[in-house]
Amino acid sequence: MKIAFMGTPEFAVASLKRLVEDGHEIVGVFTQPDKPGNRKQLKMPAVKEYALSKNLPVFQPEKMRGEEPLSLLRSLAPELSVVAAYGQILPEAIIAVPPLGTVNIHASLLPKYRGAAPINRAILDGENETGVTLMYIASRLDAGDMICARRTPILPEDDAETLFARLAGIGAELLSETIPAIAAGTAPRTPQDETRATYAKMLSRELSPIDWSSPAQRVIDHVRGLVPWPCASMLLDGKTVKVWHAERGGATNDAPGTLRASKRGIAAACGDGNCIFVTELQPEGGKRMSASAWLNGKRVSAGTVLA
RNA sequence: CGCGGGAUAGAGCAGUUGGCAGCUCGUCGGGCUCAUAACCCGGAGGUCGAGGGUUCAAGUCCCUCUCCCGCAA
Repeated sequence: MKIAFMGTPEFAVASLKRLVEDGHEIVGVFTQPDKPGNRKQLKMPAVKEYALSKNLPVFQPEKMRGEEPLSLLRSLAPELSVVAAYGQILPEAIIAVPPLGTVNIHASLLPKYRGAAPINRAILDGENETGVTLMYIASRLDAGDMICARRTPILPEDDAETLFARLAGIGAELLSETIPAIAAGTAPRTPQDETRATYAKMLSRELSPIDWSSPAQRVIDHVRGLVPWPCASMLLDGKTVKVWHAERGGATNDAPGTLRASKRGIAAACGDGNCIFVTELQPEGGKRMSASAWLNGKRVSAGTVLA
């Protein structure tokens, strides 16, 4: 089948890859323009990198609105458009181009967690289940009719990175399995229950600081929900320290925010009388490292209290 | 020319006004212990990121370069 693909980050690559492996003809890959990455260098989206490696035609319009992208897409004559974390709202005209429609792979169980950061938000909220929904695109954000969905548990040891990877795989699978029905016109269309819709707002750096008055589990969810960006953080000696990984500890009498060095990592007291062990962190200007390595150089005096 | 931090033993760091290169962990050997991720004693391990300059003497001061990281998402 002739398919146009629109996607940008790593999450979308699994689906594009699957389409290629299934033998579909990818008539065009639309992805966001290269953005400044670290220190001046332009960084290309993960999807572009993959597309180039397969010699697929790549297009990076600034906007999908306007005549130019529209006539471009028409000239490619896709039968179906597949969207996965593209990063732009698509105009009606673009959505209407392929005769079989425009479908979207969204990393949540819609109508919950519509929007930009469904995976992270699900973890932050302490959910124990999420999934992927395949849907037809409507003009309103993630509000289109659903075709099918697949659930997966959020395991205690999951963080946003592992969950991203798993959901990307599930999304690719779901897409691959459902395309025949879409082609045959037998794919179901289930409207979303608007009354149960929730939104997953985009992440920002302001979310980083850890609130030590929260219960231990909530702090853990905060840490694992924000990797690899913006990451949970704590302020130590006036310096921001990113927390990459933390584990549950036992009860403590220390006041919330109190730190102690220990074999398992840096024990930090939380608001509910329990503590967590920070096991992996990254100091300002430094590399990501294990807590034990960090403790070798910067000794934390027992009882340091964080804000 | 976007702003800033960094590169010193396998890892993480310290190194004052230039004057014998150090600390913690790990590692190796020995000891102690019913036992240990514990404790004690001892050892190995460094072209101080690269190149040039100043100096009797440079990890340290000056110039150039490379690489890493954070912010700007």
